[in-house]
Amino acid sequence: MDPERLADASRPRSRATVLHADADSFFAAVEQRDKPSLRGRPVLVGGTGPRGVVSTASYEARRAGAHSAMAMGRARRLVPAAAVLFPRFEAYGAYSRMIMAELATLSELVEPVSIDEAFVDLEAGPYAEDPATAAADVRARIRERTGLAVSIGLGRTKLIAKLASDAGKPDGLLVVDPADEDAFLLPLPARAVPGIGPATMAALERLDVRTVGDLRRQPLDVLTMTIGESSGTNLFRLARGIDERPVAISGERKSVGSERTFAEDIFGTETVAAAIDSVADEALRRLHAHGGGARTVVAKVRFADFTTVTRSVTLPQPSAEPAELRAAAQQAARAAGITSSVRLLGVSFHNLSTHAQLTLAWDEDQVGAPVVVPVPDVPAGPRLLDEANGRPGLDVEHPVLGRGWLVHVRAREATVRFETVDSPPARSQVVDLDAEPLTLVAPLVAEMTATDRTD
DNA sequence: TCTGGGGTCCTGGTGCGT
DNA sequence: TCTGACGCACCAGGACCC
Repeated sequence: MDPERLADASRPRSRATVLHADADSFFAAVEQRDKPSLRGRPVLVGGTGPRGVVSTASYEARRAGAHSAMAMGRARRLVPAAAVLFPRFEAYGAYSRMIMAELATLSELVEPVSIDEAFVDLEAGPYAEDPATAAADVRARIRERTGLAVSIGLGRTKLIAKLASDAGKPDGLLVVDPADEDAFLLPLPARAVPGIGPATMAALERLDVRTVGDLRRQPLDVLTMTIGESSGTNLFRLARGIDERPVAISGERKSVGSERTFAEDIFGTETVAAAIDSVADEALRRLHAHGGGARTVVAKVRFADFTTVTRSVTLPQPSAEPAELRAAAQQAARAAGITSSVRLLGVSFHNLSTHAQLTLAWDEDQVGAPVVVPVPDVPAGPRLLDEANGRPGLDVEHPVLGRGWLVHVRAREATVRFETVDSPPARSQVVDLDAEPLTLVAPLVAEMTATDRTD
């Protein structure tokens, strides 16, 4: 890339050349795309167990009052007609890669924020002169390639671009010219500003702050005294439209982990120790996938009354050895002092290091090469569907009827809709698993991307 | 059926070496 | 030898985001 363009990209700019793209109700939209019978119907994606919460609600479900982070039980009562589906991250990842690939045609500077959201710096690409046309074109291409709606905001800063894409939802494109920035920004609710969550908003309400305009009227010292030095200074600047954060390709991961909320609270030293091992194994699998080791192991315990305690153990040097890390997780969990029922257990690894750093750490202090014992991955390949592994929404295949998705499975009877992304909507069919075994299969979308690349 | 799971960042407290 | 200031690492918890 032209170094002058790159340098320009980090300077305050006079044009709305920061683009923020955000897929609309992403998980639910992918499910409606892949499952024709769900199009136009309310869909809830999230935990389907007794303590599940909603990850994403389709717009049809939102109209009935359901939303993200709501207890799934409550969402079901609000929207009894909704299809409740277990998340299929493999499919979302495949769609996400297609969206990011289209965004990458606009500029070399693409910063993915999450699976369905990214910033693009158009100043670093060929479209700096006409950002609105570039945004409209990429939106159309994403729609054509994935069938998904993406809302796009354009602004002079990341803050404005993000707020603009939010304001444009659903399926919108909003350009906020620098001259119109205050007219756009000041009437917005303060809660819309990224970084203002429930706790900060409650503190700001005590200052009678409701809108960004109210926020701008607050003196710096009042904000820093109310919400702390860093957050106060940050909000003081954001309320004035000052946001110098550059669009940057994301850095290294800082931690990996896993946590599990139990369907019923667990109790007892041996039960808890076994559960810690199990959660630690999943965390180890992710650490192994990340590559390298960790020096700090954190155990997180949430008790039945929802109080949460974390305890950590820091090793003298980074380790990738499962036995050592598992033992550290057990030690940290014991330090949490579990004497009552446990609702959730988590294990995470921090102070991560690469294989190179690991080797260095061993070479310095020990003779001989490090012994890195790999954690076995979950067995790959097709698995036969049964009541234990069946989750509503997962992809299944029948030797004669072909591909479909699981509605539910009870004992040895599975209810399936045999439909795919480009088939007509299908009715539910009941399959006797003893007579006609079904296979759990990977989402078909992976094949769509392969096809996509060839044309 | 109240309250998931993956993360990042910040803050305040504490302990330690200089 | 003691003491205070300072910087730093570490720890635990909270807030926030998607």
